Parts: sequence; structure tokens; C-alpha cells
Amino acid sequence: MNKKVTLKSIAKELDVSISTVSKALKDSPEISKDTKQKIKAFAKFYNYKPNNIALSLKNRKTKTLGIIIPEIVHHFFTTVIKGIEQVANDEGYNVIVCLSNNSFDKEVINMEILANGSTDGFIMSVAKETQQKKDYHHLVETINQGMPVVMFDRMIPEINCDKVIIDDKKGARQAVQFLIDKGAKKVALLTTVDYVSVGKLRTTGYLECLESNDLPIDESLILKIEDMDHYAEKIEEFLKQTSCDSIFAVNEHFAVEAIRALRTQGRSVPEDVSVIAFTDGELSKHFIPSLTTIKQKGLEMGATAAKLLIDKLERPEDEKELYQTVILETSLIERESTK
Amino acid sequence: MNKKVTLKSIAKELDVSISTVSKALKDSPEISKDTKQKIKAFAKFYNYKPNNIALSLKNRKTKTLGIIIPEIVHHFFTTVIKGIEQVANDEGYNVIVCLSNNSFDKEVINMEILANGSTDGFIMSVAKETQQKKDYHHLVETINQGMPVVMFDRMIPEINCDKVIIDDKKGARQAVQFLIDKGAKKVALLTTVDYVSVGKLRTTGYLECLESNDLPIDESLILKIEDMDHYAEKIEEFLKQTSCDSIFAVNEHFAVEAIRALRTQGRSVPEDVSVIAFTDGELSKHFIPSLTTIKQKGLEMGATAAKLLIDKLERPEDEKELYQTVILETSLIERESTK
DNA sequence: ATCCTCAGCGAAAACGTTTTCGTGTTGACA
DNA sequence: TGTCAACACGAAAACGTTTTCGCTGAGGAT
Repeated sequence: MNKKVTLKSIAKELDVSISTVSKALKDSPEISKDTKQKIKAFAKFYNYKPNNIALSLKNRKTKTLGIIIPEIVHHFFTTVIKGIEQVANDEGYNVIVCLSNNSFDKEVINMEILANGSTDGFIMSVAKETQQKKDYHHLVETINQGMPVVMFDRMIPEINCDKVIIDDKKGARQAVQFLIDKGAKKVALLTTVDYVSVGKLRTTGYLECLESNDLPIDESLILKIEDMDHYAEKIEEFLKQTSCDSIFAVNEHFAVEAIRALRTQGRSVPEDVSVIAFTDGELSKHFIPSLTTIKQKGLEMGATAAKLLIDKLERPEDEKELYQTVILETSLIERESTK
Repeated sequence: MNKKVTLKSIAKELDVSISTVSKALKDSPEISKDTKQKIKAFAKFYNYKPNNIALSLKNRKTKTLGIIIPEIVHHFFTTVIKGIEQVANDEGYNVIVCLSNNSFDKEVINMEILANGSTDGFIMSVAKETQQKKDYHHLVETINQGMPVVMFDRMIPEINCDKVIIDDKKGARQAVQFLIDKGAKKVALLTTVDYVSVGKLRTTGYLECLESNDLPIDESLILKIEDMDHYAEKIEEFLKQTSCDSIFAVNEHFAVEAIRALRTQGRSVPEDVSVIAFTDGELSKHFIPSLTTIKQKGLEMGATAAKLLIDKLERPEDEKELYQTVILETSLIERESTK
């Protein structure tokens, strides 16, 4: 087991000082050609690589970005991570991923751990519980310590930082308008409870769109789902009691379960009921019928967030105070679930 | 913007030495009660947290695990990550994720970067290209430097390290036997090219099972897919030219595309053709018909890998040389795609 | 009055870098 | 021969910890 080679060990072996080794490896003009050659050859032979930790300590930057997300077994978040990873890697940054599991406490702990030197900044989507509790002290504190934070998707308007979001309201309007344009009169909504920011925004978009088309808002056409463990049953029950000609779901799981429920009730998609969903997931593409969706663009979101963060990190101190919110365009992808 | 508080700054402020502060915060008996109280109060008030980087440098351990996987937008890998994260967190470790995108070069670079102090060990599934090239120098070198490596899923038998795998061959046999028991005579196989280790193993299992049931091996019933970009077309074409009564697919995407292709050809699943797949994915559960699968147990795999790695990290030097390979049981989950 | 003990604290090294500044040697030039 | 610049290198500080060891002064024992 070859122990790690350091500047010190090279210096000792070649009988020069540590500084000489360091300078030689950086091709400093201070060092003579002969010495440089000797040191470089030795270093190469023993495969010397500078220790990142020591560098981090010295430079006071780690070249790593902290990602905190509620959940990783989720297609949207993985595409975001991929987007982040790509630009981070190109810029020489690494990525450390922490999961909050939608728990406020875990989010706080993760942030505190990473904030103490492990990362240069954060990219995060806040936990459901955090949005519910409205306790943002951990965010405020890390930002106050000079750690840049970029929020994406589930963000908090009151917090002053860079943000990357999609126009959820507009996307929802787009979806519902699409259904209406195809002749829908009774559009059902499958959404989440209101404290989930994106759920609320999409609900609002739905309502706005009905209104601007002079369609009545029928509460019995709206299902707000809290418990992600039993949503299938909820949806099935809901669809038994309501008659609609189309469905707008805020995510693909709701949409898929709706289609399944409809099918067991003898109604087929898209012939009897059109279904459209908010998502960027795998299911939509492969499901039969494949789903018409409002695309969330996770990759772009991640890439944009990473760019914003790195930009802030590599900018001089004085220019750091201006925060921007990037709003990504949504796009409607028509597939088989609507007619 | 409150600058970070350090031992030094506390020491200066309270007019004691750095060592006194350090000891006081660790409740050392060397320090008097009064001093301790004073220092602790001050530290708490200014929210002192030790700098992880400095600790890492001092202790020569980072308390973070490096994960290198080919791809993150993939349900199996995300469940593995989740499994790793859970036990890592419980043991006070963080997790840094790097993607190889199935590129040998990126795998090497990522490993080299992380190996220089950023992580204490690795959990990885090797890139397709690495399996193809059979160039394992980066693995050998990091292991030789005393960095523990745990491989999962796509592993390399020649490398001496801990491994967590599922019994792919047995799982495949289980799947094919299930089909045969249900009366299948012509079982088609949708698999990958042979240099992908798990693909090859599952193919072998398929062949073995046919043999032990005295069924002929018909090469025209076997499709080996190389290019993951155009597999749908390949499968469709394949199914047009072959008549089979059942299909064994090595992943859920192949299975789903097969079902779609069958349907356009007027054959329905499971009535005309039974389909079974290797996977743990979302698609299988939600697809209509839902898929009968051999479960991969990503969560367990990740958790086991993390346990193995942490175990090795926290064990004294002399006990580190024994490597184990944990083989996870597969289980068959019967759903709607087989009859 | 002298010695010893021990409580309570500080100095310094160490982890592996980078970088500033200082220093000794050489050769050229007056 | 003496002066000075240039060259080549080393010493040391710094990043923020932990930890070993040494020091000081007070108090008790003799």
C-alpha cells in the first residue's frame, strides 16, 4: 500500500525545501531548469497530486456545490442534478448531494454541516415541511454568512437569493387552455394541498384560465391530495363521483392513476376523457397512451441554477448583492392522451 | 455579512489562547469551570461551528463517501443512492455524487479528483466503457493507496474489493422458469451486448434455464441491443420477424417498448404474449398492464454497500484485507403482464 | 523558609498547501 | 579588489483545528 506522496515527502527525497518543490511544480521562474526537471520527473513518476483538502483550507474555497433536495427517487430532481453536474463539472466544481426527505430538521442539519467549509454555495429545493412551517432561519443565516444560495422549483419568495423557476401559473393556464380549445367544458383538476408552492400556483393557473374563458368554477371538479401514500384510491373515488370531459393533473403520477381509474370505469383516454399533466417524466413518454404534458425542463433548470451559483462565486465581493430570478419557459408536448 | 467565527477569533475576543478555547469547548478537565462557561456561552452566542475542512486536514478523514455511477436519470441508481444516503447519514457521513456518463475518461478523472483528499472511500458502478476497455488502472491505484472501494451492480470480478451484487443469473433463470411453468414454449430474450456484465449474466441465466428445461436455444429469439438511442425501432423490427409466446427483457424499457410494439401488431399482453422484466422501476408499477418483474432491490443494495464501506473505514488497519461479496436475493413480483 | 504538587493555562507542532520575503552565492563591472 | 545585481533557493506564515508538553503560580507539607 503506497502511502500518499506529498510536497514534503518529495522535498525530503530530493533534498530540497518544500517551497522549491511547490514552485517547481508550478513552473515558477524562480527555480532553475535543472531542478524543475528533476522535481517534475520525480513527481510524475510517483504520481503526485495536490491534496484537495489542504488546498481548500488554504484558498478558503472548496470548489464543490451543495445540493439539497427533498427526494432523489424522482425523475424531475434527477434531471436537475444532471443539469447541475454538467455545468459544475465543466467549471471544475464537484457536487455533494443531500436529501431532506421533505423533513425540515434534516434540511437544517444538512445545511449546517455543509455550510461549515464543505461547500462554497447551495442549490436547493426546499422541503415541503419547511414551506409549511415557514421557518427559514437556516436559509437566512447561511446567506448572511456570505454563502450564495440558489433556489429552484420549490422556492421561498421572501428569501433574498437567486432563483430558477418555471412559470407554473402560466404553464397551468397553457394546459387548461389547450383542453378548452379542444372543446372541453368540464375540466377536472388533480392537485396537491396549497402549502406546496408549485401545487398552489398550478391550481391558481387553472382557476384563472377557467375564469378568463368564462367557465364556471366547480369545486366538485377539484381534488387536492395531501397524502402521497394513498393518492390512487383518492383519485379513483373522486373520479367515480364526478363527471368530467378532461383532466389536468399537476404531476404524472396523478395523471396515470386517473387513466387507470377511468379505464376500470369503462371510460377510455383520450376518446372519452382527455388528460394532460405537468411533468418531464419517463412515464409520460412510455405510458400507453403516452401523455400530453407541460414540460418542466429539469436539465435546463439545473444548468441555469449551477451557472447562477458559479457566477456568483467567481464574482468579486462587491458585485454580489444583486439577485435574479430566472423564469424558464414551459412548453406543451402533445402526445396521445388528448384529442 | 457576519464573517465566520473561528477558534482564533474567540480566543482573541476573550483574551485567552486558542488551545484554551478548543479545550473548553470539548469540556476538557484542564480548564476551569469559569473559563469553560465563559467560552461556551460566547461560542454558542456567536454560533461557532468547527470548520470541516480544517478537521479533515487534521484527522486525515473527510467523513464523506464518493459515489460514482454511470447515470443518475435512472430509477435503479437513484434508489441505490437513496439507500447509501440513509445509512451514510446515520453514521455521520456525507455523500458526494459524480457521474461518469458511461465514459471511461470521466470515470478516471472523477476518481482521481475525489481520491485526493475529498473522500474516504468509493461506492461505484463502473462505466460501460470501462467494462469494454478492461482498463482498470484507476481502480487498482486508488485501492493500492488504501482507499476502500465497494462496487455494486456493474462490477469487475478481477478487482479485489468489496462487492454488492444481485444474482443476475439466478434471477434470469427464475424469470424464464416462471414463463416456462406458465406454459411458454418460445421465450424471446431482449438483452444488451455482452460486455455489459449484468446483461451477459442475465443472458447466461436465460440460456441455462432453457437448457435445463430441455428447450431448444433459438438464436432468432434473441435480440442483443447495443445502442440505447434506437432500441425501440430495433425491438419493433425484431418482434415483427419473430413469433414468440413470451418475452424476457433485461430491463423495463425494453419490456415496455416490446409491449407497445406487440400492441401495434395486434397482439395483446398478457393474453397473446407474456412479458417479464428485470427491474425495480416506476414504469413497471404504473404501466398498463403493470409488469411482472424480477426486483433489483436498489435500496438494499445501496444500504449494504454503504455499510460495507463504512465498516471498512472504521476498522483498524490490520483487519482491512478481507473482501466480501454480498449477493442480494432477487424476488419475483407477479403483476399483470404475465398470465 | 524550602520543596513539591497540581490546577490552569499557553506554546508549538502537525495536517498539506501557497506565497512572501529573506539570504547566500555567483558573476560582472568599475 | 570591492560592489552590486541577478539567480536560486529556503524559512516561515497562513488557512483552522487538535493535542502534547511545558510553564507558572498558589497552596500544602516539611
